[in-house]
Amino acid sequence: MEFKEAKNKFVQTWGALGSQWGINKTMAQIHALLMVSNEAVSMEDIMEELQISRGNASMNLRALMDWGIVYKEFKAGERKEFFTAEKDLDELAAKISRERSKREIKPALKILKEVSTIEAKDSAEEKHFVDQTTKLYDFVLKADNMLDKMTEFNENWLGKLVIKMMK
Amino acid sequence: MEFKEAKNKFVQTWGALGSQWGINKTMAQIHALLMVSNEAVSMEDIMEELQISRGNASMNLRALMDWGIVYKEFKAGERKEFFTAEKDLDELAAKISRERSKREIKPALKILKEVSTIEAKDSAEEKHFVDQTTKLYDFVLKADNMLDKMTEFNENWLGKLVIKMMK
DNA sequence: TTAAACTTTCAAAAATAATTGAAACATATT
DNA sequence: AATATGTTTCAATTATTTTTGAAAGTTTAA
Repeated sequence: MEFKEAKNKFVQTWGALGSQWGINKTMAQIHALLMVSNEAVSMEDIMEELQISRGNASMNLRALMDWGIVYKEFKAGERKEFFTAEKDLDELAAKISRERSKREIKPALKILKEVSTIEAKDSAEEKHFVDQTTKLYDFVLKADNMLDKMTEFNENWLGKLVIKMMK
Repeated sequence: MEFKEAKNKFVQTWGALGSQWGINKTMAQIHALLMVSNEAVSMEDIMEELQISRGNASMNLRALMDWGIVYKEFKAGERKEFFTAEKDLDELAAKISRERSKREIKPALKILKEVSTIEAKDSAEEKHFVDQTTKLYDFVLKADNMLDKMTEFNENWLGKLVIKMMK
């Protein structure tokens, strides 16, 4: 397999994977493209490589920057903007998990809390509902915290190691 | 908030959360409904509660059973089929993560392996591509294995505890 | 074997999500 | 101030995904 083919295959695969996890295909493709580019890429080039419109590129680049995983870059003497992706994978994972937690998990937890704290009266049906949603709340909270801890750990272990070695 | 309202809110929320993670809304809603039901529910009742067609109910129930998180149940003296959801949350998480790994992560890993093993020639661009996709392969593999270990641990810790106590 | 009760399938329709493209907006250059 | 270069926005279009509903299929019972 030659380079161009491999690159294309990677971009397509990353796009498909994104779709399956609720991220729009183009957004994932742009991200893929930037991840494997050794230098910043202009909007023109992104449009060209992925065969997408200016509007599409613009909106998805904005979204990626909102997620904090793509950055704008300015080149000396150039008017136009260039884009790079976060290439450190621990950092990437940390940012994605933080955003998804903030945007999706936390709001869901809030609702779970609400519905699990109705007064159960006496029917077995209602008791089961309260019991199950309470368990779910605890479980999701636990999982969410665990992700947090893991990313925290990943972000710090090198720093910690350095400090340790300096002692 | 009264029971019916809480139940509806929970089903809607779970459905929305599913959508955001690439699971179709109805599938997530059916699952939600079954999770908080203290007894097996018939297709009729699911259709009624979620206001969906028979075909929709049938297809999504099949999908949920394929994921291994919903079971068919037969009641003595009844012709029709009833459905229940896996209610143990550790087990639920284990099954979901196993399926997503099998269906999505493993195939993606295969492609990552392929594209990361092209011969890099000498251009910096190609070298970066190979380097980055190799890192990504390692990272995804590590994450996938970690999930495996975690679910394995969760499934066994009680068993292990019991064995430990018996010694 | 026929009918009744129930489920599955799948082409067509509907709903939802993504994409385009051109006008409006910004900013730098002459 | 006018023009050139580049970006954003968003209503309209297009593509994708989901849902419907009716016909075909299956199983049980009379």
